[in-house]
Amino acid sequence: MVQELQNRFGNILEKELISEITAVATFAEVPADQEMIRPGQYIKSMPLLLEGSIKILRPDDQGESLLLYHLEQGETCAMTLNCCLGHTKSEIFAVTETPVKLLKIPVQKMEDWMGQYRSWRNFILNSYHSRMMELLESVDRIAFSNMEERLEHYLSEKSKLLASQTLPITHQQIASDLHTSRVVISRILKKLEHQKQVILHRNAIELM
DNA sequence: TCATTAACACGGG
DNA sequence: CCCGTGTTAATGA
Repeated sequence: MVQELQNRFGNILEKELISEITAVATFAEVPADQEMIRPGQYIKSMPLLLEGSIKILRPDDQGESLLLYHLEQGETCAMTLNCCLGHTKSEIFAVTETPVKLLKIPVQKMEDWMGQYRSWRNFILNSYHSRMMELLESVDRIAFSNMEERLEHYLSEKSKLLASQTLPITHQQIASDLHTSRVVISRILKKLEHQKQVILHRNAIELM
Protein backbone atom coordinates (compact mmCIF):
# COMPACT_ATOMS: atom_id res chain seq x y z
CA MET A 1 0.00 0.00 0.00
CA VAL A 2 2.86 2.37 0.83
CA GLN A 3 4.34 1.56 -2.54
CA GLU A 4 1.08 2.28 -4.36
CA LEU A 5 0.73 5.55 -2.53
CA GLN A 6 4.27 6.49 -3.44
CA ASN A 7 3.68 5.62 -7.09
CA ARG A 8 0.39 7.44 -7.34
CA PHE A 9 1.08 10.52 -5.28
CA GLY A 10 4.85 10.58 -4.76
CA ASN A 11 5.41 13.47 -7.15
CA ILE A 12 2.61 15.65 -5.75
CA LEU A 13 2.78 15.10 -2.00
CA GLU A 14 5.82 15.42 0.22
CA LYS A 15 7.39 12.48 2.02
CA GLU A 16 6.19 13.31 5.53
CA LEU A 17 2.64 13.67 4.32
CA ILE A 18 2.80 10.32 2.56
CA SER A 19 3.92 8.67 5.76
CA GLU A 20 1.21 10.48 7.72
CA ILE A 21 -1.32 9.17 5.25
CA THR A 22 -0.09 5.64 5.63
CA ALA A 23 -0.34 6.03 9.37
CA VAL A 24 -3.97 7.11 9.57
CA ALA A 25 -5.63 5.92 6.34
CA THR A 26 -7.43 2.64 5.99
CA PHE A 27 -7.23 0.66 2.80
CA ALA A 28 -10.36 -0.66 1.13
CA GLU A 29 -11.21 -2.68 -1.94
CA VAL A 30 -14.68 -2.43 -3.43
CA PRO A 31 -16.09 -4.63 -6.23
CA ALA A 32 -17.73 -3.14 -9.32
CA ASP A 33 -21.28 -1.77 -9.23
CA GLN A 34 -21.32 -1.10 -5.50
CA GLU A 35 -23.08 1.94 -4.12
CA MET A 36 -20.57 3.82 -2.01
CA ILE A 37 -22.38 7.02 -1.19
CA ARG A 38 -26.07 7.88 -1.35
CA PRO A 39 -27.85 11.22 -1.10
CA GLY A 40 -28.62 12.36 2.41
CA GLN A 41 -25.71 10.46 3.87
CA TYR A 42 -23.08 12.12 6.02
CA ILE A 43 -19.52 11.35 5.06
CA LYS A 44 -17.07 10.39 7.73
CA SER A 45 -13.98 9.78 5.66
CA MET A 46 -12.52 11.04 2.45
CA PRO A 47 -11.62 8.58 -0.33
CA LEU A 48 -8.34 8.71 -2.20
CA LEU A 49 -8.71 6.68 -5.35
CA LEU A 50 -5.72 4.41 -6.00
CA GLU A 51 -7.17 2.26 -8.74
CA GLY A 52 -10.38 1.91 -10.71
CA SER A 53 -13.18 4.30 -11.48
CA ILE A 54 -16.27 5.63 -9.71
CA LYS A 55 -19.25 7.27 -11.33
CA ILE A 56 -21.02 10.21 -9.76
CA LEU A 57 -24.77 10.44 -10.32
CA ARG A 58 -27.28 13.14 -9.52
CA PRO A 59 -30.70 11.83 -8.52
CA ASP A 60 -33.95 13.46 -9.62
CA ASP A 61 -37.10 13.52 -7.55
CA GLN A 62 -38.42 10.25 -8.96
CA GLY A 63 -35.65 7.90 -7.96
CA GLU A 64 -33.92 8.16 -11.34
CA SER A 65 -30.35 9.36 -11.75
CA LEU A 66 -28.24 11.23 -14.24
CA LEU A 67 -24.55 10.51 -14.76
CA LEU A 68 -22.48 13.60 -13.99
CA TYR A 69 -18.88 12.47 -14.34
CA HIS A 70 -16.33 9.85 -13.39
CA LEU A 71 -13.63 9.79 -10.76
CA GLU A 72 -10.40 8.16 -11.80
CA GLN A 73 -7.26 7.05 -10.03
CA GLY A 74 -5.31 9.75 -8.25
CA GLU A 75 -8.47 11.77 -7.75
CA THR A 76 -10.80 12.46 -4.92
CA CYS A 77 -14.45 13.37 -4.70
CA ALA A 78 -15.37 17.04 -4.67
CA MET A 79 -18.72 16.28 -3.13
CA THR A 80 -16.96 14.60 -0.25
CA LEU A 81 -14.87 17.70 0.24
CA ASN A 82 -18.05 19.72 0.44
CA CYS A 83 -19.58 17.37 2.92
CA CYS A 84 -16.50 17.08 5.06
CA LEU A 85 -15.64 20.74 5.25
CA GLY A 86 -19.19 22.02 5.43
CA HIS A 87 -20.51 19.10 7.48
CA THR A 88 -23.51 18.73 5.18
CA LYS A 89 -25.18 15.72 3.62
CA SER A 90 -24.32 14.19 0.27
CA GLU A 91 -26.26 15.43 -2.76
CA ILE A 92 -25.16 12.62 -5.05
CA PHE A 93 -24.73 8.91 -5.57
CA ALA A 94 -21.28 7.39 -5.97
CA VAL A 95 -21.20 3.97 -7.60
CA THR A 96 -18.10 1.94 -8.50
CA GLU A 97 -17.75 1.48 -12.24
CA THR A 98 -14.86 -0.97 -11.99
CA PRO A 99 -13.35 -2.77 -9.00
CA VAL A 100 -11.77 -0.04 -6.91
CA LYS A 101 -8.88 0.29 -4.48
CA LEU A 102 -8.92 3.31 -2.23
CA LEU A 103 -7.68 4.85 0.96
CA LYS A 104 -10.05 6.34 3.48
CA ILE A 105 -8.79 9.37 5.30
CA PRO A 106 -10.48 10.56 8.49
CA VAL A 107 -12.16 13.95 8.08
CA GLN A 108 -10.27 15.46 11.01
CA LYS A 109 -6.92 14.64 9.44
CA MET A 110 -7.72 16.15 6.11
CA GLU A 111 -8.68 19.39 7.82
CA ASP A 112 -5.44 19.43 9.77
CA TRP A 113 -3.39 18.83 6.64
CA MET A 114 -5.08 21.70 4.84
CA GLY A 115 -3.25 24.07 7.16
CA GLN A 116 -0.15 22.00 7.57
CA TYR A 117 0.85 20.93 4.08
CA ARG A 118 1.02 23.16 1.06
CA SER A 119 1.06 20.12 -1.25
CA TRP A 120 -2.14 18.82 0.31
CA ARG A 121 -3.87 22.16 -0.05
CA ASN A 122 -2.84 22.29 -3.71
CA PHE A 123 -3.96 18.75 -4.28
CA ILE A 124 -7.38 19.49 -2.84
CA LEU A 125 -7.75 22.75 -4.76
CA ASN A 126 -6.63 21.17 -8.03
CA SER A 127 -8.95 18.32 -7.49
CA TYR A 128 -11.82 20.70 -6.79
CA HIS A 129 -10.97 22.61 -9.93
CA SER A 130 -10.87 19.63 -12.26
CA ARG A 131 -14.10 18.26 -10.84
CA MET A 132 -15.71 21.62 -11.50
CA MET A 133 -14.48 21.60 -15.09
CA GLU A 134 -15.79 18.10 -15.67
CA LEU A 135 -19.09 19.12 -14.24
CA LEU A 136 -19.25 22.06 -16.63
CA GLU A 137 -18.49 19.80 -19.58
CA SER A 138 -21.25 17.48 -18.49
CA VAL A 139 -23.70 20.34 -18.21
CA ASP A 140 -22.73 21.52 -21.69
CA ARG A 141 -23.29 18.11 -23.16
CA ILE A 142 -26.63 17.68 -21.48
CA ALA A 143 -27.83 21.16 -22.40
CA PHE A 144 -26.42 21.54 -25.90
CA SER A 145 -25.81 18.09 -27.37
CA ASN A 146 -28.35 15.70 -28.82
CA MET A 147 -28.76 12.18 -27.57
CA GLU A 148 -26.55 10.72 -30.27
CA GLU A 149 -23.53 12.78 -29.21
CA ARG A 150 -24.19 12.10 -25.57
CA LEU A 151 -24.37 8.37 -26.26
CA GLU A 152 -21.17 8.38 -28.31
CA HIS A 153 -19.37 10.22 -25.55
CA TYR A 154 -20.79 7.81 -22.98
CA LEU A 155 -19.58 4.79 -24.94
CA SER A 156 -16.07 6.09 -25.50
CA GLU A 157 -15.75 7.13 -21.86
CA LYS A 158 -16.91 3.72 -20.74
CA SER A 159 -14.51 2.01 -23.10
CA LYS A 160 -11.63 4.11 -21.77
CA LEU A 161 -12.45 3.38 -18.14
CA LEU A 162 -12.91 -0.33 -18.64
CA ALA A 163 -9.90 -0.46 -20.96
CA SER A 164 -11.98 -2.59 -23.29
CA GLN A 165 -13.69 -2.37 -26.67
CA THR A 166 -16.47 -4.60 -25.44
CA LEU A 167 -18.81 -3.03 -22.94
CA PRO A 168 -20.91 -5.41 -20.84
CA ILE A 169 -24.00 -3.25 -20.55
CA THR A 170 -27.67 -3.24 -21.50
CA HIS A 171 -29.56 -0.51 -23.33
CA GLN A 172 -31.64 0.06 -20.23
CA GLN A 173 -28.58 0.74 -18.08
CA ILE A 174 -27.32 3.29 -20.57
CA ALA A 175 -30.75 4.89 -20.71
CA SER A 176 -30.73 5.27 -16.91
CA ASP A 177 -27.28 6.85 -16.83
CA LEU A 178 -28.21 9.30 -19.58
CA HIS A 179 -31.64 9.77 -18.09
CA THR A 180 -33.60 8.88 -21.18
CA SER A 181 -35.73 5.98 -22.44
CA ARG A 182 -34.48 2.68 -23.73
CA VAL A 183 -36.30 3.15 -27.04
CA VAL A 184 -34.07 6.07 -27.86
CA ILE A 185 -30.88 4.23 -26.92
CA SER A 186 -31.88 1.16 -28.93
CA ARG A 187 -32.71 3.31 -31.93
CA ILE A 188 -29.44 5.26 -31.89
CA LEU A 189 -27.39 2.14 -31.27
CA LYS A 190 -29.03 0.47 -34.27
CA LYS A 191 -28.12 3.49 -36.34
CA LEU A 192 -24.50 3.37 -35.10
CA GLU A 193 -24.42 -0.30 -35.97
CA HIS A 194 -25.51 0.44 -39.54
CA GLN A 195 -22.71 2.99 -39.69
CA LYS A 196 -20.30 0.22 -38.63
CA GLN A 197 -19.33 2.10 -35.48
CA VAL A 198 -20.46 -0.63 -33.12
CA ILE A 199 -21.55 -4.24 -33.10
CA LEU A 200 -24.51 -5.04 -30.90
CA HIS A 201 -24.79 -8.18 -28.80
CA ARG A 202 -27.12 -9.18 -26.06
CA ASN A 203 -25.86 -7.56 -22.81
CA ALA A 204 -22.87 -6.14 -24.62
CA ILE A 205 -21.76 -3.52 -27.11
CA GLU A 206 -18.58 -3.79 -29.13
CA LEU A 207 -16.90 -0.58 -30.27
CA MET A 208 -15.12 -0.39 -33.59
C1' DT B 1 -38.04 17.14 -35.40
C1' DC B 2 -36.93 14.28 -31.76
C1' DA B 3 -38.08 12.29 -27.05
C1' DT B 4 -41.41 9.61 -24.34
C1' DT B 5 -44.66 6.12 -23.24
C1' DA B 6 -47.08 2.03 -24.03
C1' DA B 7 -47.48 -1.98 -26.40
C1' DC B 8 -46.10 -6.10 -28.84
C1' DA B 9 -43.19 -9.81 -31.03
C1' DC B 10 -38.96 -12.34 -31.16
C1' DG B 11 -35.47 -15.22 -29.28
C1' DG B 12 -31.73 -16.85 -26.13
C1' DG B 13 -30.65 -18.62 -21.81
C1' DC C 1 -40.76 -18.35 -18.61
C1' DC C 2 -38.06 -14.00 -18.10
C1' DC C 3 -35.39 -10.50 -19.88
C1' DG C 4 -33.08 -7.83 -23.38
C1' DT C 5 -33.88 -6.19 -27.74
C1' DG C 6 -36.15 -4.18 -32.04
C1' DT C 7 -39.98 -1.68 -33.69
C1' DT C 8 -44.26 0.91 -34.11
C1' DA C 9 -47.96 4.12 -33.02
C1' DA C 10 -49.66 7.94 -30.46
C1' DT C 11 -48.65 12.10 -28.06
C1' DG C 12 -46.03 16.04 -26.70
C1' DA C 13 -42.43 19.74 -26.48
